Amino acid sequence: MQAGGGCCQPISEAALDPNQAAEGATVFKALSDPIRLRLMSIIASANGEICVCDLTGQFDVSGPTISHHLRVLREAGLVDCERRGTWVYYWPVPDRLQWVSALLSIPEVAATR
Amino acid sequence: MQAGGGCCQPISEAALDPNQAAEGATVFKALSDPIRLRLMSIIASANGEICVCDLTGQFDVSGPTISHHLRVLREAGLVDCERRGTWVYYWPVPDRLQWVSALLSIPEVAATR
DNA sequence: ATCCTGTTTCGACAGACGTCAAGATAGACG
DNA sequence: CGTCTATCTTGACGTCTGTCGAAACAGGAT
Repeated sequence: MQAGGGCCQPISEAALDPNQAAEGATVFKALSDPIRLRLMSIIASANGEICVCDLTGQFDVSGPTISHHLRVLREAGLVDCERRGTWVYYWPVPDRLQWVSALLSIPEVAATR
Repeated sequence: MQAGGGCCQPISEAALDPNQAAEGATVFKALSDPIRLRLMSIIASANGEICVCDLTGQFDVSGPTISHHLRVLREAGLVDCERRGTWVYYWPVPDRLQWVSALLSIPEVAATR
């Protein structure tokens, strides 16, 4: 998929062009809501995958709202899901997480100069 | 662990509590706009600091809009600034960048399981 | 087939956000 | 002092976003 593709230079090494910035911004936007960030962390720290039914109970908002937030995370490429029988399971997309993390990382050379 | 401070566990290791999620979300929100993310990358990749006058020319929006975006980055703790004579200079706050990056990082143990 | 539970989509509304024009502030230079 | 340039603040406007209730959909159970 690569949208932003595989590896990348951290922003402390090279400025982003408008296209890269737009792509990165959509991912950060997906993480910019407290409920979504918490959803993301619960999914990422789950062992492999987690059922939606185990997510809704942990928040004070309605089911449709959780579903909406999950969709935003999905469209940002941060999670993926599958329906199995009655339940829907979500899991993290490590490549995507790592890509964003790398974007913000500070190489040692830069950190010490 | 302080709000921005120091070290933190990546979300792939432990789910965030609502307070941590709120704090992280504000930083991600600051990075969720293409112009702000590009501003951040220009400032982060500058050698030390950069003058506002060198930023405004690179964008198609008005001066006040750039100023507004810079304020958002500043209030998120991602950059800091100082006026020296006629010009205002901005520089990145590496600790803050590294904190967000660490939040999203995936430890090798987790990446391979 | 009919019901029931879990999940997503739809429609609507309040509040937040990005943008600009116009005015305000800070400092340099006469 | 007054004026000029660079930057920030204010106020207003249209758009986007988070939220909900209601309705639609998927699949298991009866």
